[in-house]
Amino acid sequence: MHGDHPTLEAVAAHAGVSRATVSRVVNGTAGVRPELRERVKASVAALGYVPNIAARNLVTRRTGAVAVVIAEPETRVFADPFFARQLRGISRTLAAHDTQLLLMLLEQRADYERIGRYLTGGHVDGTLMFSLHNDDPLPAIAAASGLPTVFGGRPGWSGAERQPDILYVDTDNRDGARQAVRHLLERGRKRIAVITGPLDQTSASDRLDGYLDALGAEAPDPGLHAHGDFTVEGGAQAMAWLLDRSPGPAARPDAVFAGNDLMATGALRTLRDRGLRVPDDVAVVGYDDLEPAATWSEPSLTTVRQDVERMGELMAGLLLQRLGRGGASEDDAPPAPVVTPARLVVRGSS
Amino acid sequence: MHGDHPTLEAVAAHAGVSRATVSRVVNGTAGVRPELRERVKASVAALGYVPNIAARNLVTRRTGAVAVVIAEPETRVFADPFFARQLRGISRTLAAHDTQLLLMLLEQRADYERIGRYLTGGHVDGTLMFSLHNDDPLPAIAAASGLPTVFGGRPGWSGAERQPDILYVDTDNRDGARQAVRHLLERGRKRIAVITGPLDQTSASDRLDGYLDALGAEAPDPGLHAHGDFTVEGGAQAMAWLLDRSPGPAARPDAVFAGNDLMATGALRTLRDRGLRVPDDVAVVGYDDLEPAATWSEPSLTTVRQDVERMGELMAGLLLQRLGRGGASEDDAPPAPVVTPARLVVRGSS
DNA sequence: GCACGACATGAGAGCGCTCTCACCGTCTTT
DNA sequence: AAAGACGGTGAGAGCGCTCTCATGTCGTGC
Repeated sequence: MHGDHPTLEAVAAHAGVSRATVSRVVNGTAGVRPELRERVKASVAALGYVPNIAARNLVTRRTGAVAVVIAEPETRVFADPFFARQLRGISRTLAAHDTQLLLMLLEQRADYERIGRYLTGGHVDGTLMFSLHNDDPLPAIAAASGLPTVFGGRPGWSGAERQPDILYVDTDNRDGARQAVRHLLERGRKRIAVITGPLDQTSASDRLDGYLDALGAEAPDPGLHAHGDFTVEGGAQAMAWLLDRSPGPAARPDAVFAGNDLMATGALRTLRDRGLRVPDDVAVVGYDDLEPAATWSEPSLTTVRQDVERMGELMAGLLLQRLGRGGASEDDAPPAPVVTPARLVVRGSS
Repeated sequence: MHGDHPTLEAVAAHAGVSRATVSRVVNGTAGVRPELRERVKASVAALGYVPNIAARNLVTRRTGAVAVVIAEPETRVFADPFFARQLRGISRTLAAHDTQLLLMLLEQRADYERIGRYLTGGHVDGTLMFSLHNDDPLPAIAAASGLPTVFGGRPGWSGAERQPDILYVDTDNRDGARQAVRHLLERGRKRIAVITGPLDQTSASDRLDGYLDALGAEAPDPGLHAHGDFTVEGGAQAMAWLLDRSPGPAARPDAVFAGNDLMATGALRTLRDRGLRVPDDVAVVGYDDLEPAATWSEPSLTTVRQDVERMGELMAGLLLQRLGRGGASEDDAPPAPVVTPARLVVRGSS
């Protein structure tokens, strides 16, 4: 298939040293005379030697690979470059530490079982998981595998319970929502509605909490509280529901905070269909700063941005740290969950 | 790290047979008495045995893994779920054949070198590559690695030249473009402009060719031929250029075929800014059927759809076939490039 | 009834690497 | 000047698996 692969042995012979010495040089272990080290390096280059990872893994019991598990990719991966960006951050960080990225996309129930077996089989050193729902079996699978795991987004409590030292990277959804709603208050909006995502996802419930935080003591009118499902269509319907519930213009919400940009896009559509002007009649704020939704829309969307790529980097970093390959800060504080800041981006819709 | 991993040896002892027999059972090799086979299987289950792939790979010289290499992901991966969908198709097919998916995203020049070394190192059995530009070094790297490779999209000739039996999966861009432009002709449009993508990508040049095909003998006015870069901004500028070049309403194009939906979105924006109505004044057709661009836009976009997920499946299938793990059609025709059909989707913009 | 082939099983070598441990030469210490 | 300490190097034992080959055990044909 592929050409001749020189072995350690061959390099050793070429350099006139032992296998052990070549191994030390290749792995950067200290304790080889500089002179010898150079000679070995020259031989490695001359022969085009590349270590056989299978052999290495066999003895070290490490694979140098981590699995990235993404559950139910149909849900978000499509209209949303979220995972793609996160993957970029992850890929970059892992590559910098010579760690391979094994991608596993779970689509069906049967896939979960496969993954469980795979992880337990010790084919990877750790996992990065994106589990979207609170009742997702992924945290349990991760726990059962015994592999160090970092989650993208704070997992629901059912998983957290079993794994007290659970590691995750999340964005500060609550604060982001707070910023969004405060912004609407500052703009003088009085009746601020919310369109939530599925509340069995922490991102959705945290954003709702932030909305409630900002509104403070004033118990919000339940008529201003609509449920969506993080899709455009769901946002459109939720907006329609909100408008239908208000008898007259006075009761109508003068602002809407949507749990994500997709739903905000749907809300914009409904408002346009009903002949309402944005932001004059109703201000709209989204969440995610999803390029297609936020900047291509008319008007462009005020929304909350999170540094998704950075979150990917942090996830990988956290995992590498736990694997003991964390770079400089080896003996620093033990790895802990990270929450990254969110930032309001004001555009035309508010 | 993870619990006890029973070895083949342990299973053999438990079942009272030799290592070789257990190996045969585990790998489904013929020639074991059914009775023994069952006994071994029971022991495997009882001990929770999972083969150590490192050890297996070491002797078989196969890794059971395939690298998916995506070059310059910043370009498209962001606003475009293209790769995410293709990955889904790939992942599904590979999983069905117990093959792992190693994802490598290339961002910098240095990454290419890293990948080259990695592939040459024999860490994977084959590669799936997405190389976007004709002068991309990826085909050369693939050739140098000697690994079976399947490309996503037809690579430019410079790579194809060196590898005569090159394998790829592409969509029929030329025919898709032909359909789009014929549709505009059928709608009675007379001055049909084109906004091309970067012509060093076969997808862009093929689409231009399709446009020219449909227009036939009538040499198109060079003033109707604008260059874009597959981005929204580029499309907006190209549209502006087209409008600026036409002295009066009579000379103005009455239709635009954009090389992708992103550019079509940009074109829509420019038309709106100039006070032109779509499709009344100018009809617009895009390409890709990118959900955010095509269905969320106002008006929704007539565009050309390709089954991206299916393309991913086909790519993986082709590679597995070449690796001799192709399922049923082992001894059928040798694997060959596949071109999948494109289909016009008519919506509001034309 | 005996040679032979077909089939099932086990013994054992070895894949390429890491890592422990023994060795050796050089330097310090008493 | 002898004894120890120490850093550099090599020898060799495996890691868990597959696969070839030898061995054993039948069934078949003459």
